[in-house]
Amino acid sequence: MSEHPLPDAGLLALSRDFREALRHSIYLVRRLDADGELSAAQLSTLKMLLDSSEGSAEARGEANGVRVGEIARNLGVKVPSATEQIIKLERAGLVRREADPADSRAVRVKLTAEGHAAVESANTRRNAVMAGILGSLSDAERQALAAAIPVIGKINETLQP
Amino acid sequence: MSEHPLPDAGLLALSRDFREALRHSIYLVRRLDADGELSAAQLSTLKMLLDSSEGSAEARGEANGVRVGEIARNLGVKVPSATEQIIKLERAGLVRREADPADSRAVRVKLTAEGHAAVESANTRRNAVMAGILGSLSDAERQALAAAIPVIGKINETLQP
DNA sequence: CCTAACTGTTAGGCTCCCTAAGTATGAGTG
DNA sequence: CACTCATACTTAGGGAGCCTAACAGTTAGG
Repeated sequence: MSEHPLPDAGLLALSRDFREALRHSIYLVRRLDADGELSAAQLSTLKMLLDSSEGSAEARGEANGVRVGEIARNLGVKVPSATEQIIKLERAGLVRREADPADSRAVRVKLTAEGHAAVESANTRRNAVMAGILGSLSDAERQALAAAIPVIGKINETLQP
Repeated sequence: MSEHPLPDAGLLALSRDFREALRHSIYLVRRLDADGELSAAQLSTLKMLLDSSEGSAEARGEANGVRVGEIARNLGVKVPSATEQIIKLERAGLVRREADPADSRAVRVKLTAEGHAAVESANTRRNAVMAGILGSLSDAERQALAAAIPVIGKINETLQP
């Protein structure tokens, strides 16, 4: 009990409230995704591939693909879990697996055209639902939310080993 | 595409960023819970029972318990899912199920002393982990987070039918 | 070489959630 | 009072997602 610097009451209260908010948000995200044909986990995977292809590939005209281990790390899951999702996405025609020319152990996962379209459309739909919710907030509330998002992002990065 | 009031670009961007933050936060919550003996779903259930017993029961000296349907609604899951969790918790000795004297169809779920202790301890431990993370933020960042928490709470309530 | 390290996949198992169907009780109506 | 309908929960069966352990192939270092 005394190994930590003993956080003060305010910090603990903030921790409690933030945890509570996140706990409920999990159910919110579930509902947001409930309608679409892409599950949350699969959308996350596709989104990650999309983001990575935007960074480097478009400049060079050809996507490299992302390695399975990298996907797993980015998603915060173990490699077998990533493999499972990738196989499902491959069966659905949304991604393609190719051998890495430089390292035959590695696998390069790439979005197909269908995958690209699917992630864009799913994102658009979910964003619209969320926008509907956020639209009912006051300007001040939206501003408070916007100010906190980078902080939440920073917190999330903390647990990324 | 034109059935909604067509939210402006800022609102859509906020929606996107917030969704992204929540998506990652799910993994954060998972890790926060990874160590303890109580799963996130079970802790949520116990927490709900704890909260409800604090409100009314302590004043009257005796807890009423919470009905299964109410637990399900509060947790955002279907009734059978709540039943499942409750049965597990009962087997673990953390809750007790009793017939409602006024309505024999209904079941009243109550925390046992062990359940009370378990939820308190699990919460304390997770809060400490979270406090460790939040402690590394700047004052301004913590303030931004604190300001947004009630807003997130409000958003979560939106999807509570 | 030949062993050690690394990248993925497979196998098996767990939790959590859902829908559909079943049981039992309560409430309204002729 | 009986009949019907609604309500409250449980049971049964199944799917998604994650995990660990064990395996196979590839690469790299001694």
